[in-house]
Amino acid sequence: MEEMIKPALAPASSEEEKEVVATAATGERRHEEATAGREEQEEEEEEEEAPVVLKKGPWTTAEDAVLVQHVRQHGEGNWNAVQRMTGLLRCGKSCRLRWTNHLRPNLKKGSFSPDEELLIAQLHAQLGNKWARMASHLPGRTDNEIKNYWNTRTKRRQRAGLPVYPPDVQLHLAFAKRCRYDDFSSPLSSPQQSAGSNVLSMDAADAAGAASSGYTSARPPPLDLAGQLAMGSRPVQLLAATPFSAPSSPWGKPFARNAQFFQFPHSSPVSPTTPTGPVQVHPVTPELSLGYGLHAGDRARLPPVSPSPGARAELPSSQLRPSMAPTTAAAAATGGLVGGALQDHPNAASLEAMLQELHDAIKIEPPAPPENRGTEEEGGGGGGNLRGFLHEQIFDKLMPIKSGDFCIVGLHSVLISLQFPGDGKPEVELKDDIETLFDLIIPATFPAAAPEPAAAATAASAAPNHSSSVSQHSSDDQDHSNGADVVLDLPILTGGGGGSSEQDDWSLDGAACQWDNISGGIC
DNA sequence: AATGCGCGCAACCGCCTGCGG
DNA sequence: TCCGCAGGCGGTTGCGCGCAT
Repeated sequence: MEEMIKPALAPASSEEEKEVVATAATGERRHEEATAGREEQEEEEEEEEAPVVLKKGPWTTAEDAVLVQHVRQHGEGNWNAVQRMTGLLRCGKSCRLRWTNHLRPNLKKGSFSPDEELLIAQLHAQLGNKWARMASHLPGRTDNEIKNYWNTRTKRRQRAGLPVYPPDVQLHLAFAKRCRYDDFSSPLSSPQQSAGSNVLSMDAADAAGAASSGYTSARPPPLDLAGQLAMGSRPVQLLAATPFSAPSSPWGKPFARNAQFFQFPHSSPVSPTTPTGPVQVHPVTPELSLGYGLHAGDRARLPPVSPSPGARAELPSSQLRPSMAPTTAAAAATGGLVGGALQDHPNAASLEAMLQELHDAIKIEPPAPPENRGTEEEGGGGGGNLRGFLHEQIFDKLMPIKSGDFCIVGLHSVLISLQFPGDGKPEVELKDDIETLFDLIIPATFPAAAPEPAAAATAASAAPNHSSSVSQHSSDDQDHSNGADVVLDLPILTGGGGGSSEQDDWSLDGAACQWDNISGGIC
């Protein structure tokens, strides 16, 4: 048997091709001819009894021609009949695969465009290894092509220690994973909310697929980025239109700007001390730097977003939750109070970049507890673990309330007010007026002139309510030795000259911070 | 020039699903 | 309801090519 197959695997000679063509040409006449005579009939019986050895391996041009001719005459489908009708020594599966992957018209050949690559990443983040569904969003591309591309690319990036997804896609994943839509039943997330907005709704197939994957009607649909790409009637606004995904900016680029204020792995060392106050910045140790501001203890309940090396790269769609469009969700979360404020805001596009920074901001380690502060090390919350506490407050508390809109969460996290009362456990004050938040955030985080960290600290102490850096100020009856009222802001967003060479990719140097130049943004 | 290695790609394999008898 | 078949899908394999040594 093996000997019978092996010759077929060899590249077909011209004689072989002739044979295939001849066989195909006479294939449909075979049955009639077989009844011509007794001897021929016996031969035919022997032929029927003998198992047909189907050919494997690469297709020849002659075989292709036979298959194309057959499809032209009979259309697609009924692939098992191809072998019977044409005499082509290929199984139906092989014929179907050959046709769909190589022979059918309108196939797009060549490497993927940057837009397609980004779309694949985003689709994979949404769908997991649903190659066929992904292919349906990429006209002219086959599932096999996408699968091959993704697997090789993933392998390469994992080997290089780079994240599989672009940062903004990672962000969508990280936040979407934390959305507990099951607890969220606001009618504001109905599909009608998306009508007329920038968000394109899912097509019916995806909607059905999403439903079967665990999405409910109350959940916001995934963004139909593919639809935008396929439409072509207007500029595609992809999430990664931010500088993160610029060709010159590899996806895995650390958020270098933070190195001015915080010490991160792979970033140039900076002073681990903050301008003032008990909230000091500690180096993020590798085991704590899980990539998304998670405490190590969160690993159990929050699966990693990026596949770890050696692990299967698949992110089953059932594990993912779609992200709500920030602008739409922002309005929805406030019951329409905001109206178009968010999406119409001139700086709305830069919120994506803000969120990148927020991730790292949450990585801040709390100061060493003077007494019992920080006694709870696991669980990502409760005690003095600032990062874990923030995580719990933001992701477990805010997200369900605010319909999982990470933009809102991001904004909240900016203005979370931490207090350390006498028992050393932080209390949190959350600002939930989105409209006010937005009005506060934009001017606060995009200053015309970016202060230096030290200067920012000074300014912060002068304006404690919504300072532009990490600051400390005491309350009237507070014991300073045990706690402090800390307003966490985003010093990373106050810009300022850095000097790190890594900033060159998407530097915010300069007073204008180039925010206006950031395109794309929020879907 | 020979060899090894990695990568991209095409094709196959096994499983699952839908459908009709 | 069961069974067989066809088609679809995702995972895996193997080949050919280019490049580095």
